[in-house]
Parts: sequence; structure tokens; C-alpha cells
Amino acid sequence: MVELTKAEEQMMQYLWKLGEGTVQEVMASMEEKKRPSRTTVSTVIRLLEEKGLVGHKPTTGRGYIYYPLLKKEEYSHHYLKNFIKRYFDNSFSSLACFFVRENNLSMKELDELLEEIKKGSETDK
Amino acid sequence: MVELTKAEEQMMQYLWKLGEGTVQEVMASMEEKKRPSRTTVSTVIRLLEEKGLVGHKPTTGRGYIYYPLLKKEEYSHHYLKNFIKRYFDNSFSSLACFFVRENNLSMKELDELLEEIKKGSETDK
DNA sequence: ATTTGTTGACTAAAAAAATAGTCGTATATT
DNA sequence: AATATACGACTATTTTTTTAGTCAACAAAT
Repeated sequence: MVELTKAEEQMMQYLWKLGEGTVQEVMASMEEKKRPSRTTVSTVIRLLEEKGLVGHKPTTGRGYIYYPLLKKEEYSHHYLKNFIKRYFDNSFSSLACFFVRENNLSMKELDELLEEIKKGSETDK
Repeated sequence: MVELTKAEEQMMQYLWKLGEGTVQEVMASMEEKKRPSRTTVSTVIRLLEEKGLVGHKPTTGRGYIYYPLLKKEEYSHHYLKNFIKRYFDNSFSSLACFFVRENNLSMKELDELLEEIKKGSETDK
């Protein structure tokens, strides 16, 4: 399964947020502070294309419009599974317990959270 | 905050599992397949010491006994927070929703899970 | 049409990470 | 005590990742 380096993940985040875009547009979407050179952006995108995680299509003019082929949800799912394996011995409920403690959720808050979740899952499933 | 490379995290996992141990013991705890050379293990441990994540004490004989200074829970917490920031816009409940869907939990299952959690948190808090 | 700027492909260089080698010295063995 | 062994500190090498440079092709502007 895929494995993103930091630079690659960062780039995917921009693409996920943008939906699609040219190198220029991707660059424009970056905070000036964190913006590397155009060729760097271009290179990372090319690497992502080589890995099959990004595709491109022609623009009306020059260059290409790039877009993610890997869905954010897909990757985060994978990432999280891997994390749970390493830190919670693959046990979802261990993670849930951890969560409740870490977030200092009271049982009341937890119940409220559950209500939210219930509403959410009715809506889109 | 700390940032573990892959090799470092792997090493910490061994130390966390072991509790403490000499280089030899750490190596012994590794699957033969994944076992790098002694000096590699030694080097990674030294790097972890430099970062202040591992400590050591004398053995009865030669060498040292190494032990983690960073708790597994501490790091996983940090790691998870960072993940949630990147993928769930810092929203715990987004993650929870995601979870319910990804695990295909029915509301019944979720309720059961909650029961477990309730029991658990009575026990040790 | 000539010039100017933009683009992606390729290459190169720099930085970071992973792995292993050397060696001086301390310990155990005999 | 002499020798063999085991250890950690330091160094070296290799691999991977990150960043940027060069350049030819193409488009836009005049």
C-alpha cells in the first residue's frame, strides 16, 4: 500500500483541498512562508504521478491540471489503521477508550457525541 | 515536540515492549528477519538518547541497560493529535464519525462499545 | 516573426535517515 | 596474566527524501 513522505503528504493535502489545479494554482494556495520553488512543487507532483496517486489533464492553454487519484479518506483510513496496529494492537475499542480519557470526555459528553454521530449517519447513509 | 523517524519509532516499540534491556536483549526481541546489525541498533539507541527519549543505567557486568524515557501513551497521543489536525481539521467528533463508518459499526454495536468503555473507565479512574 | 515568459521533464545538489564498520577498552575465560 | 570476546563511541557509507537548477518546447505579446 501507498506510503507518502512528508513532502508528498503535504502536496496531497494541497491537492485535496484544491480539488484540482495547475502547478501555479497549487503554489498560489500555499502560504507564502511555506512555498517552495515552482520546480520543487512540480517535482513532487511528478513523483506522485509516478506512484499513481495523481493524474493530469490538459488545460485550455499550456500545461496541465493536476488532481488527486488517491482519496483523502482512503489514505487517512489506511494511515489510521496502521497507527492502531502499531499503538493499540489493532483494537478499535482500546483506541476508543484512550480517546475518551485523552479528551476527558465525561459519559454525558460521550452520549452527546453519540447523538451527533447518529444524526450524521442518518443523513448520508 | 518530539518527532521519531521510522527506525527510531521501531526501536522505541521494542523498548516499550521490553520495558528495558541491553542492546543484546533488544536485538534478541527482534524477529530475525528484521534484525539489523548490532551497531545499527546501538546507533539508533544512541540517537534516541541524544534526543532525551531513552536513558540508561549500568548492568552488573559490561554495558548498559536502556529504557524508554518517553511513554508510549505520550507519543501516541501526540501522534494522534497531529493526525487529527491534518486529516480531521482538529475535530474529534469528525474522527469519531469517520470511525463509526469505517468500522461499519451499527448503532447497536456502538452502544455495546460504549458499555465497554464505561466499564473500563470506572475500573481505573 | 521575434522576443519574452511559462511549462514540464530531466538532472543535480543538498539534506536527512538508515545501516554498518572500526577501534579502543573493559570484561570474562582460561 | 594472556587472550578472546563484547561493548559503546565514533565515523563512514549508502539510501532515501527534499529542494532546486537547467533547458528545450511552447505560447503569448508586440
